[in-house]
Parts: sequence; C-alpha cells; structure tokens
Amino acid sequence: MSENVGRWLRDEIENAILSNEFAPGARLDEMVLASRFGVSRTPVREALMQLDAIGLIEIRPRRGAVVINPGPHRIYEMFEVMAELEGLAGSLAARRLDEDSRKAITATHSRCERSAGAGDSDAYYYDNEEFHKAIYAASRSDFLEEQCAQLHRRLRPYRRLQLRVRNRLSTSFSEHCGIVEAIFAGDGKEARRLLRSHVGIQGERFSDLVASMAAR
Amino acid sequence: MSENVGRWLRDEIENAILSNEFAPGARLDEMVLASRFGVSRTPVREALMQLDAIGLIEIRPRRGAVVINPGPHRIYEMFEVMAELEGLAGSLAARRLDEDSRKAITATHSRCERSAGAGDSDAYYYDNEEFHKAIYAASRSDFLEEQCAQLHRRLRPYRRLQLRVRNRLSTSFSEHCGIVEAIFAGDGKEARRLLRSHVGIQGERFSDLVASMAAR
DNA sequence: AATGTTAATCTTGTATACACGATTGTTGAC
DNA sequence: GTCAACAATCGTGTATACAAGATTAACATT
Repeated sequence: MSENVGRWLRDEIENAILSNEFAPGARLDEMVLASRFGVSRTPVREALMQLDAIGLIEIRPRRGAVVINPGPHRIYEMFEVMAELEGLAGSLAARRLDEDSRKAITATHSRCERSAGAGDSDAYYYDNEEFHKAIYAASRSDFLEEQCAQLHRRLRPYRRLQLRVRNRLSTSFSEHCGIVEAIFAGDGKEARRLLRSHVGIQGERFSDLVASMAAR
Repeated sequence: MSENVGRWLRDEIENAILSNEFAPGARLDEMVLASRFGVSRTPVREALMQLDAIGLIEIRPRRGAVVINPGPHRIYEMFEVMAELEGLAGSLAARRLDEDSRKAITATHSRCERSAGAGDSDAYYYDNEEFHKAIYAASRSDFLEEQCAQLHRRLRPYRRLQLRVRNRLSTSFSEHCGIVEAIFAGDGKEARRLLRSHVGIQGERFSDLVASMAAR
C-alpha cells in the first residue's frame, strides 16, 4: 500500500478500470467504493479527481463519475498519437543508444522471442510492454518516457485485444526485429518509420480492433 | 466561476502558476490558499490533486505541495514532444483541410501578421496561440487537439520568454507563412517538417531560452 | 393511459473536527 | 560554541457532519 490512501486508491481504481472490472460507462459511486476499500469518501474523491485529470473517468458536476467510453474512432486517434511519440522515442534511442539501454532492449527482445515462439499471448503481452518501455527509456528523454508510459498504460486494454488476433504474435515479433536492428544501427529515421507503423492501427488492423471490441 | 469550487480553484491556481505568480519551487500551503479564496481546505486539496496529476505541481506525502521547477533540459524535452505533436497535427490538417478550418487558419494568420507588423509582442503572443490552436482543430483529431492544447498551455510561460528574443516576431511570422502554404497545398510532409522546426528549440534558440530564464 | 408537478430520497459538494507525521525551536551536554 | 535530543507546534491526511442539487417515485390532471 502506498504512503497515503488517496494514491493507493487511485492506482487501485485505475487498475480496476484498465482490467475492465469497471467497464466503460460504469458509474463509480463514492460510497460504494469507500466501503469496498474500507475508507471514507474523502480519499475516494481525491482518487477520482486525479483519474478525471488523467482522462480515465469523467466527473459530471453533481452527477457522479463514470468510466469514459472512448469508442473506436477515439481509440484510433489515441493510437495515432502513441505511434508518433513512439516513433520519436525510437529515433532518439537510435541516436543516443548507450550500453545499458542496448542491454535492456536486447534482454526484453529475447523474452518477446521466447513467448512469441511459445505462442503464449499473455506472456507476450507482458514482455511486449517491457520491450516498448525499454525503448522509451533508451530515448533518454524523461518527459517523453513519462508521456509514452502514460499513454501506453491507457491503451493497454485495446492492445491486449489486438494480440488475440490471428497471427498477430509472430507479425508483431518480426516487426520488433526490424526495430531493434534499426536502433542498433543508429538509423533514427528507419526506427521512427518502423515504430510508427508497428504501433499505429492502419488499414485492416482498425477493423480487427472494432471487431474484437464488439466481441465483448 | 465554474460549477463547483474545486474546478474553479484548479483553473485559478493553474493560471497563477502559469502566469508566474506562484513561481517554480514555491510552496502551496492549503490553509493559505483556502483563506485567500475564501473556501475550506477540502476543495483546495482537490484542486491540488488534479494539478499534481497534470504534472504542474508535486505533492510530497505529508510534506505539502510545491510548484514544479522544470529546468532547461526538461523544458527542452517538452518542446521536443510538442514539436512532434504539432508536426502530426499539421500533417493531418494538410490532408483533411475543409472550408471551416481553412477560414479559421486564415483569420488567425492575418491577426498574427498585423500584430507582428506592429511589433506588438503581447498581442502576437495571444494571436500566435490562436493560430496554433486553429491548426490543432484542423487536424480533426479530438484527442490530438486535447493533447496539444494541454502541452501548449504548460509551455506558455517559456513561449512568452522566447518571443522577447530579438527578431523572433518576424522570424516566427515568416515561418507561419510557410506552414500555412504547405497546409493549404495539402503537403502534409512539408507542413510536418516546418512545424517541427518552428516549434522545437534547436541550436541557438536553446541558449536563448536558458538566457531568458536566467534573466528573471 | 400519458404527462406534468411535487415531494421524498439519494448522492455529491463543502466545511469542520480529529489524528498523526514532519518541522522547528529550545534546552542540555560535551 | 556546536551538536544532539526532546518537546512543542504546525500542516497534512482522513473521517464525519451538514448543505444543496439531482434523481426518482407518487400523485394529480388532462
């Protein structure tokens, strides 16, 4: 448990939202949450305020908080921005790569290889996250790293859906290979280009997303 | 005044920070703020929580809130990300431009021309903001527009400093001309390239920034 | 039967009270 | 005179109480 209850609650509720326990559109009743976590309404309200500021929920004055329901189009927009930021991270990483970052990327990349080879989509989901985080860190831009991590977190549920699509695992991993190659070669332009197309949802991948969202 | 005191306070305190009334590093005492605005500590705390989530202040548990002091390097990183996002907005605007957006861009562009011609740096500061916002809107990506607006807001104080640099007004405006031309011509690549270099702080502009920061 | 109005209830918004950790100032020892 | 330990004070963290708007349900009217 974190230092103060408010932040702990923020993380707790955020995870519940991202893991779809609190589904989009669901109403978040302050008293229900308070009794569920065994605290008073005060820290619950503080947590909700923060989640509102992040953009995960919406607090309508005097009418309570609801989990935001993005809709396919907005999710597409979010991936579009994510692709851009990751592209920048990749291009900076290629330019600034040092020994530590190189090792970190290599390590997570091999873990992805293993889980992709085993066809273990849950393991790959986790390893993939670490791989991307390693690239953010390699950019050596703290602010960019934070922005990427935050958006990545917010897109987590949809990424998970995407991975369930047939053949996506091996496709994803082979794209990783190219990205690693470009970064290690110091080719910023190519790293940017590959990451942009790896992260973005172009063409059929958008309809895949819509389909998997509808499937729930 | 907004619907509830908490949000009103958030905006109020945010403005006070962005206008440098609460300088970086300043301590934000809950009781002082409460009595200043004539409310209790509760909505003050809620406002502070939100500002913390946005990244404008830092709340250290049990030790109060302070205004974040970014430092030149981090500001550079923020402009780097801003440049990337604006580049994306520009390239989308070029692809998707419609009549309304075209009009809006033209209108703000002429206002910039007037204030730049008059050498009125305060007026230009405001018109320039509207010009960039018009481009965000023209991107037709709500999420991108929000992200850009938020980061733009956060970088406001530094942008203002930059404009005070000698000749920056006319340089900035002539860059705008190129950007408008590229967007109206539907040349996304060029719009992206020009916006990136317009917004980013490359080379000597970084030392200008550092110098103007030190001057305060 | 449908709709508009009003009263009861429920939930959020704000204030206040209390608890506890952090900070600061004072006193005493070396 | 300097430093350490302890006490007092101050400010934050959480709970509870009270106020007020929103929702809902019942009732009357058309």
